[in-house]
Amino acid sequence: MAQQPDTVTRILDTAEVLFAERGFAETSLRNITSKAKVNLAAVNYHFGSKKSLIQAVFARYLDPFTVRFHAALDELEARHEGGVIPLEELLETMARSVLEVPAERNSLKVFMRLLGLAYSQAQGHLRRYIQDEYGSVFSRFTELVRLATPDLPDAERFWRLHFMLGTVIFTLSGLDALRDIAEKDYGEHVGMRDLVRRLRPVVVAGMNAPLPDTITAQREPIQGERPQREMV
Amino acid sequence: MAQQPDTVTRILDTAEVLFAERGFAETSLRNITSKAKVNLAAVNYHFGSKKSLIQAVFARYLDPFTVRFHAALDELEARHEGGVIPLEELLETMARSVLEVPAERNSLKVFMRLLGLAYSQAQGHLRRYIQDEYGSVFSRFTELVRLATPDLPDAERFWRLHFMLGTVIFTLSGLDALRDIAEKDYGEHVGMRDLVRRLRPVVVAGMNAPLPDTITAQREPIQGERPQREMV
DNA sequence: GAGATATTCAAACAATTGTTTCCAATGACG
DNA sequence: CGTCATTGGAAACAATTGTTTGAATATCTC
Repeated sequence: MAQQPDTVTRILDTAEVLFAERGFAETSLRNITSKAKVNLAAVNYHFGSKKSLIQAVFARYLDPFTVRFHAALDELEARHEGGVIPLEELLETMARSVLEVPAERNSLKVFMRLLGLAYSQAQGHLRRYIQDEYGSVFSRFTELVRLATPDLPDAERFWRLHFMLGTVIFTLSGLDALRDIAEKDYGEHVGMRDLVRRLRPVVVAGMNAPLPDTITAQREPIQGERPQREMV
Repeated sequence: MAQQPDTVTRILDTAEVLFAERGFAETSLRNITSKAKVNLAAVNYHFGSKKSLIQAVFARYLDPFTVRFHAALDELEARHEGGVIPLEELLETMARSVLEVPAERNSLKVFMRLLGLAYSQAQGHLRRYIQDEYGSVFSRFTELVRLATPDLPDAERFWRLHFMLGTVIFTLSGLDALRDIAEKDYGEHVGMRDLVRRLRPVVVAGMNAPLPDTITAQREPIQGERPQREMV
């Protein structure tokens, strides 16, 4: 029996790879089931629908991540005994948690790519699902970041966190394409770990950047909210 | 009565909005043609295929952008008479060029979202198309950045440019969703112009961040704390 | 004007999609 | 052994996809 993984596992393993390579809409159930050597109906039988399969793929990463991250934050808070946790330690902890989860399956690349897809798929169910299911961990983290950066206005911190999120997700999710260019032009082979090392000082510097000029006198007329023209 | 725009224009106008909202694969030609009040066959007649339509949507933004950006760089180089152009001016010029293009059509949001989709759509024709068609402008820009940051190793600069690209594209392409949260939590209405103002110091600080620790897993995070070490 | 070209239109095309159906195989339990 | 619920498999389902067709109409050229 242990010769081959469970049918459910085989589906998930194959689906996450194909999703990461081609996106959700571009990956058909027949693509998945044929490559996983399972029957087509198995997906609907085990998961109910393609949507649920996608969510299951995410849950398999995010569930372990949240427990691990919560534990890491617990330990971090205990170590500082209610004191303020430095920003660098917070970022370091988050990075370590993210890196640890898929380590056993050697698929950090897949994980980041999935996150990137989830975010770019702004319209859909996925974003809501992730927000509802895993938003609390993020809230806890941002609250700690708030304590660590008391001089930063709330709104500014909010945006900078998302700037940094963009830096990481964008780069790591597009790693394959970028790596080809980098390797060709600079002869340097970059691994995921190497990229994370390069990211750290940039992220820290971005968070600690000086505040923007407060020349807010200029009201912006551009980018109004009304639709550009009624397409009758 | 103002006569309706050209069929081709109506298709492009509708297609770019729908693509930006739902992605390429999730937007059918029937979605586009019905909303644009155009016959279904019109797309294949005027553009040949859906792929070509997608490329045409991009070309309508990128063509004006490249000529404008080239002109801006020409002017910038002339002003410095062969001398080195400071990094901040380069970034400023790029930002201004990006902002100017869709200004007349009130659709910077759409433009950024399309760019984000193009990048997340790792597989395929779009990335190659953009690279082949508009890679030269980017090369010229990066070369100028190289001259502006002589102390940065080539590979490091390459990655940092993409880090910053991620920051901008990720944030601006997901602006709608983020803005809702920001407005609810901080009561602050953020416009595109406002975001760009916030982005600038972060991007500059990220580019000027201290170099990462050299290889071999060192646990010495002291270096990153003070971010504003100038490299130029 | 007539003729040629360009565009629009409704309909059909073939291919692919996610999902469901029905039946055989399996294995647990009395 | 017999019964029953669970699971796997091939085929069919209904819906949607991008694309093509051929005739009708508009637009332009001489």
